[in-house]
Amino acid sequence: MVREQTASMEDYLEAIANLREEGKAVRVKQVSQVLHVKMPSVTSALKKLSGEGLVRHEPYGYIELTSRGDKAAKDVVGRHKALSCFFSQALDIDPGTADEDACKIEHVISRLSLERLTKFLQFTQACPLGEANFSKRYKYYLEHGELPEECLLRISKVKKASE
Amino acid sequence: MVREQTASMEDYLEAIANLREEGKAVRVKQVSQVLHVKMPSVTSALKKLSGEGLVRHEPYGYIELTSRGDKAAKDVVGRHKALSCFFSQALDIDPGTADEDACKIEHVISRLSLERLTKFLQFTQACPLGEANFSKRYKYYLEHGELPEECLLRISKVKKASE
DNA sequence: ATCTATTGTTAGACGAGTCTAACAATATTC
DNA sequence: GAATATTGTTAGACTCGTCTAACAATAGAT
Repeated sequence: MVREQTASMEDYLEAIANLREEGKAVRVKQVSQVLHVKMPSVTSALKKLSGEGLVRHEPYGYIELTSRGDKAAKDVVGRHKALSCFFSQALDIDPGTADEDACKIEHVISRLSLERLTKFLQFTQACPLGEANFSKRYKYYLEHGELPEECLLRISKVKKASE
Repeated sequence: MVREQTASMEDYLEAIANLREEGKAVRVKQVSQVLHVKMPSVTSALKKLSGEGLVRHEPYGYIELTSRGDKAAKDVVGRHKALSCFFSQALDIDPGTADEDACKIEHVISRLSLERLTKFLQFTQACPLGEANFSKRYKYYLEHGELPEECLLRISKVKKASE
């Protein structure tokens, strides 16, 4: 799937999908609040997205995604979640920052890198060695700025264990 | 340090610094080629950056960074390198894609996330357990889509070793 | 030294996305 | 159900960064 929307338009699609998901009324006002833009910007974006068949919106009415719009939105949301997860879980970054960064990076990262980030996270969570030890060691390193003792002490034992 | 330049202007600073670094003549033409823009775009950007005291450029002459410009450029270049390293080394992504992604993400990532990414990389490289085993296991997982046997087999032994 | 090729600049158009101001429709309240 | 508040739209200005076209300066070649 080629990226065919600008960062801004992706933001609008994402915001609409998220409001929808949360069961909130999807209206110009809400979208404008979520994205921190003024209402005319939303109207204008909706006009554009309607023209491309991604959004349905009759004047003064609710906002809906078409099936194509929904697909595009899900794609963005998926990227966002993957990134946000990676930052907060793998790198131990606070959810706020993780989310902010995901918001920006989701528009520019390549499919490949995103996939690898995701796999990386899956791996650390699935692999007991990673889960139990790697993350813990990494966090020790973060806090103390140097390797945990076990990292050096255990190397010989682990090597034996794998023989 | 607050991010005070747009993505575009950061790209210009970075390109100038890189050309400089490579010992190439830093001229409008070179910059335009590196950034895949036309020459008038470069002239216009230089005008802006000169106005802000980041660049020195007399018409038809060579382009130089002021000390402030150099500082700003080094900052961007540093972000770029950190990201590119992370993608290629930690996630095993080809250098081309790693570089492309770094080019985009460098403009939007937070200081915190960048620092964590860097620390993460340092950690995997410094920690023999990470270096010797983690990366290898991760790459196995990438190729085969499932955990390497040792990941499951070794867990009991490693647990004993850490006691 | 002149002629030509290359490089660089200026001027101005354009697209994307935002904003403000003014107006219009819908909702709310009394 | 009229007055008011809220929400939404239109029109048009503005910024940013790009482009093309036309012109100007410098460099290179004969």
